[in-house]
Amino acid sequence: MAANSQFAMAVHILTFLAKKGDQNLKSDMIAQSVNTNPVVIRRILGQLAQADLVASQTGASGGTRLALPPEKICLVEVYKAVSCGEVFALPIRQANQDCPVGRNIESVLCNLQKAIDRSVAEKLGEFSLANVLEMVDLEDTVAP
Amino acid sequence: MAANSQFAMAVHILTFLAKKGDQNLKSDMIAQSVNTNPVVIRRILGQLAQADLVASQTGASGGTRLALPPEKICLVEVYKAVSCGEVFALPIRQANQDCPVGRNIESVLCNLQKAIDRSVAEKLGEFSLANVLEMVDLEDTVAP
DNA sequence: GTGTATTGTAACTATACTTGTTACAGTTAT
DNA sequence: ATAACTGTAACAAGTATAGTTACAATACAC
Repeated sequence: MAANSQFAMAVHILTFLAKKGDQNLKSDMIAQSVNTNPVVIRRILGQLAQADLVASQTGASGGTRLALPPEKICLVEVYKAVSCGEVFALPIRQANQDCPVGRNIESVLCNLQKAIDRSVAEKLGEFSLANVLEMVDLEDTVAP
Repeated sequence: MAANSQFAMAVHILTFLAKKGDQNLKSDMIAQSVNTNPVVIRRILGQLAQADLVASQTGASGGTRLALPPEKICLVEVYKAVSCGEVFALPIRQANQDCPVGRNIESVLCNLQKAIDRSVAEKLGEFSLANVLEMVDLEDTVAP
């Protein structure tokens, strides 16, 4: 399938919201920065709103803003908000339960999966949205 | 898409090979343990062979065996052998280059992606195939 | 040498997920 | 009232995976 880029888009969206500060931004404006359709943006904003990372307002002069200051928004939360969150998948079909390997490999793989997911979460935990904003601004000053 | 389970299948396959020791195993037998088609197994074995983790022989009484002892096979190598290897994808469409955020977010996300991938690789580096085999055997002894 | 078993690989199908798009009901400022 | 938004459903298009069939190439066994 097309690879899932929702986390990347979510970070882009949040960075954009952080940069523009305390105003209701329209999905249309955000879509222009991300270069996609406003509905795609609103879908991701919906997930971020459920995680209480952003707040939206309907109606005229509505829009979306951050629900927390950028320092308080951690990339783990963003990742959890948009992703199903497994680095590798387990096979759909059940392995052969009459085989000593097939019978037991699944739980071992499942534990391994959890260990990997934890280490991804830990690494993402090191970054806040404020950090991302800093990095973006830095890129802009040193750009070619 | 169907989520990519090649890494999980690869670990299963290698564990099976390790368990059966120094003999040429047919893709047919392995397929029975994994509960899939032999061609699916051969496709994965092909990738593992390219990474020099297994060795195959064509012809009658051919098959596949480990190219290294289980202690020397690390799960990072397996992951690299079968996976394209990114935890999250970057958007396909290029962001708006006229926007300060769109112009710079891509390289920031790309660096973040690399950091995450490194931490996954580090965690996988902690496990060898021998470890997996131990865990599978342990599961079998304490099974309900 | 002939026959048989097995890998390697191409080609195709079915399925499923993601993105993009249109459409529209519901909501709120002015 | 009107206009400008969000939220969301529905659908199309693109693409990746897994499964399957088929077959050429290869190597052992006799």
